[in-house]
Amino acid sequence: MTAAVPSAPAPEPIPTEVELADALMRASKRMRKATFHRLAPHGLTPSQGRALDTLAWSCGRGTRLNQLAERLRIAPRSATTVVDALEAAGLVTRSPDPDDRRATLLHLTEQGEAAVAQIAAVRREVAAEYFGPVSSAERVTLLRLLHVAEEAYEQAHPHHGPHGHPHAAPAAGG
Amino acid sequence: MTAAVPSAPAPEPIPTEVELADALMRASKRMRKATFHRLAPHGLTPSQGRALDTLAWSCGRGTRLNQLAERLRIAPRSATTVVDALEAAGLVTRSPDPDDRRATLLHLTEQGEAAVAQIAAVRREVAAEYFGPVSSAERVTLLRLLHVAEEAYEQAHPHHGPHGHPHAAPAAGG
DNA sequence: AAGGCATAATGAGCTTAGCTCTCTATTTAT
DNA sequence: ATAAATAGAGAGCTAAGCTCATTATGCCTT
Repeated sequence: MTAAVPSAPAPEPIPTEVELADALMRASKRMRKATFHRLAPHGLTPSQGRALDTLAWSCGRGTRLNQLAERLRIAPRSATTVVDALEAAGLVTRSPDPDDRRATLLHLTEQGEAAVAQIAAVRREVAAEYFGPVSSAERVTLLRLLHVAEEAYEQAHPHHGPHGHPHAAPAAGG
Repeated sequence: MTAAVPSAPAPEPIPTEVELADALMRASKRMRKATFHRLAPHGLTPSQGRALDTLAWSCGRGTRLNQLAERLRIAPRSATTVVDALEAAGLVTRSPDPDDRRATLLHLTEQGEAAVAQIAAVRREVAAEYFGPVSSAERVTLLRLLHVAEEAYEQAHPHHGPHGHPHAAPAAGG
């Protein structure tokens, strides 16, 4: 299926990896920007939105700041900052974890849950503007491809924590 | 959710637009990060790398800062900052445009051209780690899908300049 | 039980990458 | 000639992330 396909009317020139990367990053940047602008009227940043969203799908017992950071793939310290803003806005509360007094549990407030709904709407809106005209079959393909790429990347990199260690942990064979 | 599909061997659950957006943004962020770390030893940031790269493919007569900004899809002022760094690093030079004394023309220095080669290598490296295992056919598909999405977005938005005007230009029908 | 290391969160401070608003030269159009 | 537009840059801001150091706990070993 690769090589030249004589019957094909459009001999697609087989994009390089870099072209794919560029297209992907361009798309991403635009979506980020769009999200930013649409979230702004709600007094939220995309980062806060993501955090809120993450908190929403496991708020039964509360989420550790720790876990939040891990899920957002950011450093714990960065999560602290995000949560600070969210708390200041009255969207989440911090409470001490009874099981581990070092930890704080994060909970959505009622306002927070309301915000989550709004954020979800915005994200759906933006995503729909991008992927609306992509058919169901294509969506499946696209997501699969993205997953393939992601896994490839993760295999190429032995998982270098959220801190961004580029080439750490040389010894200590696991 | 979604109805059961008894006949399908792999009942792919048809990803939502938001899932696609998330996957895409996650991938993008990681590539950006990887690029950042790999460019750092060269004393460059991804942003500078992109600028350098852009300058490379039209340095015959020099590029206006103006145009650079447009191609990078950033505000002219932002381009100024990037170019400042590049100039300080001795990778580009600013020279007055003889045709328009307001404008400055940017040129790559020899060092700059050398850097471009290195940057290209890094970008290829990172992109390859992501898209290496994606077959040629899939690449074509992926890029096409990305283009579809991008065009959809551009149609949804009447092109709101590099300044990020979210909902500007109401009148003045084209 | 006490000491020492690991872990959770945070304080302080930095970087990247973008933005706006304002200002000065200049060009262009009236 | 003067008014408006344009190119670039100065000043200053935001968002989102990072590291390093610090504090309070928890846990494990002696």
